Amino acid sequence: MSDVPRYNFKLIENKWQSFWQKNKTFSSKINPQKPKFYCLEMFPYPSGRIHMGHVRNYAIGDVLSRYKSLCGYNVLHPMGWDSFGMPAENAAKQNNINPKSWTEQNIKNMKTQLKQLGLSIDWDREISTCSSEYYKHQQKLFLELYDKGLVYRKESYVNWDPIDQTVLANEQVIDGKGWRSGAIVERKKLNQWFFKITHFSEELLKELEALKEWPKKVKTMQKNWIGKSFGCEVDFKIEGPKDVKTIKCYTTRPDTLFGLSFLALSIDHPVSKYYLDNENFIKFKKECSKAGTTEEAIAQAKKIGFKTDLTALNPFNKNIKVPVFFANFVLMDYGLGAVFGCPAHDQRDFDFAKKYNLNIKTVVKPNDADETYQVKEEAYTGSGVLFNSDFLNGLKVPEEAISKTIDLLEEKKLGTRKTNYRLKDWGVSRQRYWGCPIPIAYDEQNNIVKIPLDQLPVKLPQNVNINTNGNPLDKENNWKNIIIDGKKCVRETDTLDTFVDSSWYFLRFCSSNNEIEPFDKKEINYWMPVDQYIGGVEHAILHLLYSRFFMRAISLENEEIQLKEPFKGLFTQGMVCHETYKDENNNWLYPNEVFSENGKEYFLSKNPNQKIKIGPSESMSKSKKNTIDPEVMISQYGADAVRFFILSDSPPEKDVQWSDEGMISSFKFIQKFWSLNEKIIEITKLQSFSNNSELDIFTNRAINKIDQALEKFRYNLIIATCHEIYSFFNKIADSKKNFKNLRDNFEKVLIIMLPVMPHISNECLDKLNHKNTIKWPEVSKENLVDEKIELVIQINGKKKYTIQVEKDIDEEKATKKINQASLLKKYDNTKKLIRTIYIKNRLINYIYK
RNA sequence: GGGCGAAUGGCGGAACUGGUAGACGCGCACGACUCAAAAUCGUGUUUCGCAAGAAGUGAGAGUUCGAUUCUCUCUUCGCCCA
Repeated sequence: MSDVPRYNFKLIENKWQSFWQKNKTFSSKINPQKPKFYCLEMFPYPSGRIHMGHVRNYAIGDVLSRYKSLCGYNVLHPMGWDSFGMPAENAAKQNNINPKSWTEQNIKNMKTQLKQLGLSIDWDREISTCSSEYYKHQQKLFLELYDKGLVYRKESYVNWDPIDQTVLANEQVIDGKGWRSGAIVERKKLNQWFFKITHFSEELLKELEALKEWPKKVKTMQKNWIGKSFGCEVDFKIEGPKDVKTIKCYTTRPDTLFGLSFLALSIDHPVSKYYLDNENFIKFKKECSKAGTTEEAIAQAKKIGFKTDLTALNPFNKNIKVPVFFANFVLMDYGLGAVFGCPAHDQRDFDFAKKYNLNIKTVVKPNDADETYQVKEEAYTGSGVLFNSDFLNGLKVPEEAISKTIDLLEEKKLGTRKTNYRLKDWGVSRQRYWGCPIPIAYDEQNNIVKIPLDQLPVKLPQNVNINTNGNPLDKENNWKNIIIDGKKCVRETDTLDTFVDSSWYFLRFCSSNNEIEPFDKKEINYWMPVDQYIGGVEHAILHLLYSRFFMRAISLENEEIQLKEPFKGLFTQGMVCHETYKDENNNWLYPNEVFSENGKEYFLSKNPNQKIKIGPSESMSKSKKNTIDPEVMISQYGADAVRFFILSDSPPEKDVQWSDEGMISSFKFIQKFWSLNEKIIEITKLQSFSNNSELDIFTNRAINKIDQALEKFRYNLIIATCHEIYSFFNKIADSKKNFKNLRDNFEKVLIIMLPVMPHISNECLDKLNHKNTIKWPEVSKENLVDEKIELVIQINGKKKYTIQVEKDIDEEKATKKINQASLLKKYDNTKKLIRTIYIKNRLINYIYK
């Protein structure tokens, strides 16, 4: 072994990376002669350094791209940068630098790192969402959607930090407090821009079904998010001193109407206008605003109410009269902003009724309970039978009761059947600097004015003062004040949610260098949809739903583009995990700050006497310092070894555990494989022997295994097969015989290993003087199964013996063989044979009694 | 609380539409090379048992000639939604 030079991965990987770059190996063009394959991994946020999650994501995508390309597909495999967003703004504030230069520097660093991984990316198509070359098209799309009526402005709540005087994103609200100031977050109303995603609620739900290559889990999550519910609107007659005759409520449980105990309205309900001069109501409204805007915050907030002087009549029985409240748990956005309370069968209503001493009437009893059943400690929400409900008594809850009640309500003209969606319109306004400017202005009467197309892009002003409270754009008077058509106007100073940037980038990749149009229709119609989209499951809901919305919005009233689903196949990969370490003061420690001799006890490297606390393995995160730097690993072991390892241990959809031993073993594999290649080269120079059929059989089966693994995304099985390939060919090499078919078979296995370890595979092929174009070898169906089969002999379903038989022999012949070997004597003597089951090429099962 | 999913050696994980459980890797043990160590190579490695053999895929039941695979109940864990 020692006489073989070690594999110099630095040299070789560099060589091939430059070769690919120089030859534009991965540049892609429309080619109608070839089937196309669009492979896309979710583009990264340019934080400055790639992390192991990126390595895994891009390794998976690269293996697939290279495989498809070797199979003869015209592959599109682009990369870009999701480069707007808060981290740049925060970094700028902290280090007093420009977000733009911070972002650009990060992109430069990360691009270098990605290139070191040897990815088969068409870098000519690179895009960056913070570049005006990108966002000018986005502004155009915004106006296009505005013209289609899919964009509108309305007042809506935001999280307001009263100390920093700034709007907070949901993730900046921690335990109801501002992440920076610690102030208790309030709700505040602002005029904001919305995308009318609800226009497509039904489509987005229904057409999930057609996405055959999406994980079921993701489809379920989207389904729940859209949240279609069947219910009805019920009219309640109102009595009282105000000019209110009826209030409409939306409910999914009209069957519990006889358990009615109050009506609850959102503080924004139209009826609230009668109470705006009521001091107590104003106070109450203020109290309600002391909470965040997330559903979770609202669900967890204490339920409070304001009792009005109105009374509602039960539509089924005018003699039942109940109070009307304003309550903080009712949202104007959902349904009608008014609900009826049935405390016995809804926990939230129950809590509210207890607090305000309201009547609790039980109207549903479990199937096994009798008429005396009564709700006491908590609401009963299970199935059962209606009682205490007059003419509804005896109906089965839920199915029968709900639909029968709605029928009755419709019949008596007291309500209407109605489908409702939980999905709300997408608020895209962000009160921040580092985002795409909204191409809108307002004239002196505050009318909306579109920025004319010839004045696009609306560029972000440079050199603004970032260190202010609120949105820096608000203070840029030179930028803000403009003249449109001779009229004085003021620009919109909000910028777009970064989810907008990523909702159409996959379209931009199809023609990223087109300066005039966001995308070239011809290119889109060739490349789209994305055949395989790969990314983290954390984007299962929002990003994917928004992209599906955008595709529909663009296709709406568009003759040239008619595409609804942007992603034909979706794959969600698992996370990369590592143990966590803490010192005696509970400070997190990086893995390279600790060491262990036995793998069980860990000590501090700086101070070997100090023992380390080991925490559970969790997904790698900066805050817990359980990270491994990919760049360090690549420089230590090489890109092929890192790719090999990150794919080896777990199936791609599951979490993978980082292991130093595994990494080293992958490195050793690459080294071993190199020596094997050297050996094979020497052997092929020897005088040749006749064909070795074992070689053909083994190689064919290896190709078959890797094909199967690739089709089913079981990339860990590719790695297992690589190990098998090595040990098989290493044995052949040790025999020092140059079989005539050795070179051909070895070249084939080099090709099937190429997607995982492209540098060494290419180099080995080169050194073997492989002259033909590299093409994926085909599997022959012929020798996938051995000529000789190990037939299993079972007694009463348990394996007892195996015998060798020829492939495909029938039961009679097999039985004859078994009798010859007299294996059954022992059983024949004591028991009676009652049945045999013969499964060809597998087993024979004798049933004795 | 609801929905979805998972559970296989010391560890990560294999097992086609129900048909030889534990592929492949890590770790460990032994051996070779070496003055020695590292590296490398070889052999072994589910458990109990000297062996023949028996048990065995979270627990319990069921369907079946046969169950890691299908059905039901339970336990634990993970993710999503409240």
